[in-house]
Amino acid sequence: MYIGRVETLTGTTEELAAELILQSGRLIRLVAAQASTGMSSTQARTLARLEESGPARVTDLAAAEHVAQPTMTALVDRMERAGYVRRQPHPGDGRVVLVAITAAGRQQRARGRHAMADVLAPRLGRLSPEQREQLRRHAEVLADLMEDTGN
Amino acid sequence: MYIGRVETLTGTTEELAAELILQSGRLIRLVAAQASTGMSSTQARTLARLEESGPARVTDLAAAEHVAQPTMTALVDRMERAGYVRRQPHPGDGRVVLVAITAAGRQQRARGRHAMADVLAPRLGRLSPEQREQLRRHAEVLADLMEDTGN
DNA sequence: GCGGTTACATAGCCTGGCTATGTATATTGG
DNA sequence: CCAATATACATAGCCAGGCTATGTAACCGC
Repeated sequence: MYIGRVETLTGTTEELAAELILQSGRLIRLVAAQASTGMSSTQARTLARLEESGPARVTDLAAAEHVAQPTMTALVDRMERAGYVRRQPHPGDGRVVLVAITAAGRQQRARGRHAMADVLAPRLGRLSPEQREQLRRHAEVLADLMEDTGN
Repeated sequence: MYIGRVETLTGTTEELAAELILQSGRLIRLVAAQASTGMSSTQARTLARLEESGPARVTDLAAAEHVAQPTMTALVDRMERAGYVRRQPHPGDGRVVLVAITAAGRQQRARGRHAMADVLAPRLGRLSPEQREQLRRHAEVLADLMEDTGN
């Protein structure tokens, strides 16, 4: 017996996942291409984390941002050269480096946010107020989705 | 006179844009790190476009995916070597190369979708049904947001 | 049919990923 | 208390994916 079933674009979980990733990827690529943030996407996220959560070790940053440890070391190198972060010793464990955001790093983060918003603003303006309101809620759901799982 | 105003995480347009981009970036990075799709994010989007919309010229693909033309040429090179696309002449304009997806390309795209869904499935499972429904809507709003503007 | 334009390819560079490995500091077991 | 092991970060070396500048072949317009 045939069971009727609504098939939307994101009807199955696989379709939902694929469509979310596809469109999110387009968004990220658009911003990377058009916003002159002066830093990479991962740099921006790492700066955001450092500002929100305070100093962190390289290994923890790498895990949180889903990159390998040497990748984070190199990222911190570049950000340190740019003056956005500084390395400081860990009191009591000489192996550990604590990475902290600097005043220049906070400014850079703010600049990046402006640049990104400038790219999206005209597109957001084309949406209906209802759609913008949805996006606000969706951003929060996305944050839940991306919450650390300790995997 | 002071006008009371609700300040949520995404209260202003800039905050909305920044938060959307931050979380979308995390999503993309997570998938890149954990899904063995065997291709890059831009390759996946290009394959998707070729399957959905049919053969396209290199220049048009580059514009649609927000990369420079030489970047798309190199991407097509790699995908052609992998057997996912083929280059074919344009009837009537000898300068143009039409890029078309192959059967192997369609299979690869399907494999990629599975791999990405496998990464997200456990996280989606942790959300409430209402939140999953919101994400479905989100994917559609995002699609509107990302619509080609001919900018 | 020559001059400009367009479409793609090539060359050369940099960043951002990765794995494998090195080095210094902690930690632990005997 | 010291040797062995484990941990934290750095270094080295690779490749993909982005960019600009430039080359080459085909088209178009006068």
